Amino acid sequence: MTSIKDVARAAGVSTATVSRVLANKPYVSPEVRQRVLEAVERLGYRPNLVARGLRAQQTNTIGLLVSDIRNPYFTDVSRAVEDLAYEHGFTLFLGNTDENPQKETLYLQSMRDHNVAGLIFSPTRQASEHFTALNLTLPTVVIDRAVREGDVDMVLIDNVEAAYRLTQHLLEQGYTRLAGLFGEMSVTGRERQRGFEKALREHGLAPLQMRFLPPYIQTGYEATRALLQSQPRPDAILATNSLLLAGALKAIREAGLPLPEAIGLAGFDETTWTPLVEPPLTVIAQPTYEIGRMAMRMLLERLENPALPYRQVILKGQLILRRSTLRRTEG
Amino acid sequence: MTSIKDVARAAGVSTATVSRVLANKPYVSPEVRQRVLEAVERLGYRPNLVARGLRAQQTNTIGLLVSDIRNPYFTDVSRAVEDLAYEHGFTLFLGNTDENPQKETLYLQSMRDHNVAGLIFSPTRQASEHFTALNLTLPTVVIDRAVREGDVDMVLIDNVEAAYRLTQHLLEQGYTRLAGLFGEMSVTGRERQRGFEKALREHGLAPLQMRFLPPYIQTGYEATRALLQSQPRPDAILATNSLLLAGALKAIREAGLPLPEAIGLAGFDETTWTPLVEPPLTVIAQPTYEIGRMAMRMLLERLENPALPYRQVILKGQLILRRSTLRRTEG
DNA sequence: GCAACTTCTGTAATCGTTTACAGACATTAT
DNA sequence: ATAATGTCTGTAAACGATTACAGAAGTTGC
Repeated sequence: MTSIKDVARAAGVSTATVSRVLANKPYVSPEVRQRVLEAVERLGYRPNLVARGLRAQQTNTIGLLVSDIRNPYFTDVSRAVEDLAYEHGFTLFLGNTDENPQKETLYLQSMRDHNVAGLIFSPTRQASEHFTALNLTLPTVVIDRAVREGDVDMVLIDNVEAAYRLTQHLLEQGYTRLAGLFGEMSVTGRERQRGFEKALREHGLAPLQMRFLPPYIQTGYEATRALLQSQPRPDAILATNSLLLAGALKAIREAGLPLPEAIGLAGFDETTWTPLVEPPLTVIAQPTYEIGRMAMRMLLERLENPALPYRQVILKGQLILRRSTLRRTEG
Repeated sequence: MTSIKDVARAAGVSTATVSRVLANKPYVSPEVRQRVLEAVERLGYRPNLVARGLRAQQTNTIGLLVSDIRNPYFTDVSRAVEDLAYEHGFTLFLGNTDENPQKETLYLQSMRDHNVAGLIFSPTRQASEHFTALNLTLPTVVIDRAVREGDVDMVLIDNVEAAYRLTQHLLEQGYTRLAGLFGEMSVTGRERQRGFEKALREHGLAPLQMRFLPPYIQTGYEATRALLQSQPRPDAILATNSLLLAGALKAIREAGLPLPEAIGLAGFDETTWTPLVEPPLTVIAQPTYEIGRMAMRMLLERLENPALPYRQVILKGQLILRRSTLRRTEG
């Protein structure tokens, strides 16, 4: 590979001058600048970012750490993050934690070891409850899950409120025996549980069943199968992420129960398929792309200005009513 | 941050010795090794990977360059790649090209500038047709799209054959006025078109319509709407990726045409929703996770042994028959 | 007792950049 | 004429690791 030394030699100047030209620093004569640029062009020189990162003590990379990129929520968020990173000349390191605190720790270390400029991070429940213990010195924006302690920027939706609204809607439709499927290892699951219970309590009801599950279609499927066989059978199911929701739908279909008459189904996250299945599904749509962009924007701002006060941005989920829960009034 | 110098000082040895201990090199006395490890522990020392990367002239990172991570095909592939990378201590750089050759070029440069150890790469049509012009010196595994020229490892499915089988199936079901929706900017689209035409030709038929589209739901939707209004109207549609397929389904639903009687619909890529929509969709399922793992495995092998002969692995897609095309015999 | 070898450790160069510092020269102010 | 200032460029020291080389000390063989 050609290095800055080769360019310097070819242009008959020192490496310092080459560096100055490339960084667009002042105090370089037009003729020399011209000579250097020509040499760069001729040799096809490209600066080594590893060397630059070492000397400058900071890189143009940022880390994105999510639980599973296959969860449509994180797929969309990561795409938004990547877009903005690209626009600003940053490259993205990607890691999946699988809600596994140990894997999470390893990744956090790895990101630090690579000296990433900043981090966008969706912590496991354990990490979000003991956030300061992580000892993150990196500029970090937390997404999807609130952390209690610790100064850190966050982009979230109000999960309690969103789950409350969704549950409220089910109750208004006349469903009374509600079961909830929640993410097992994230605080998000807990918060949605709180909203669920709150709405029920206000109607003088209690949850019929609540299950805390790892976020896979299969687990949602199995849990729902079990629910449908239990007595008394729930007449509505709330699934708090798109994977559990898909599994629940599959189980209900297999059981041959007519939606929304015999059973109602509602969940979190708008995906390609929620409007296309039969019946279309009522969901809380999170503004995923907005969340990703906002997180990245906040990170960029903090990199610019580390003294900024910490900010917590709460975006609003949108309730999309569809046939899977509409047994009363509208078509 | 604490550096190797701090550790050396704390342990009363030279940096060379610390390095030797950490690299598990021979010729270090047990007592010294012990002292060093204690100092490492006590100071919480972690080697700086940027510095190591510079000195060693190679990093433990690999680049993954796909057209759009939101395409479920690439989501799954990337997850598989990441899993294996993680197991082997590699970190992943992620980039989306959006089938844009210019963005692609920038990313390829960026990956090289970061001195990634290797690359897993899904080239645009332009790039796959002039692969040698990219001048890739990195160990590279190409996925999803065959490249003609150039020595490079590849992991693919036989697209011509897969599209042929799918088309064949439609014809056997008695559909005769077939329209095809193909990806516009990838060779994959072209290959699937060839399989489509071949099957039709063998039945003495010609394609009714063929459209080449960017891979978005919206474009699939709009194209299908147009198709449904054209005369003569197609009686079956083949959509060669999951995004176009989703758009097509949406348009057919809106038009109120009964599937599979009035119109048949088949496509590529098994996703969460293809079995859940009404009616469930006939598709060619690509072994996405296998593709990702295989690609990463081949890359790791090449890193181990650069002299390996170049290999082209062709995996087989699986035809999954579902109601969206079954109007003849089965339920 | 001396050569030859093995074991252990440190010195210093190196990877490819950036940048503090200093020096050369030109211009302007006094 | 001298000082002060501004412009341009090069020398060399970093950044934090790895590693070639050399040298010290200990062991073995004759």
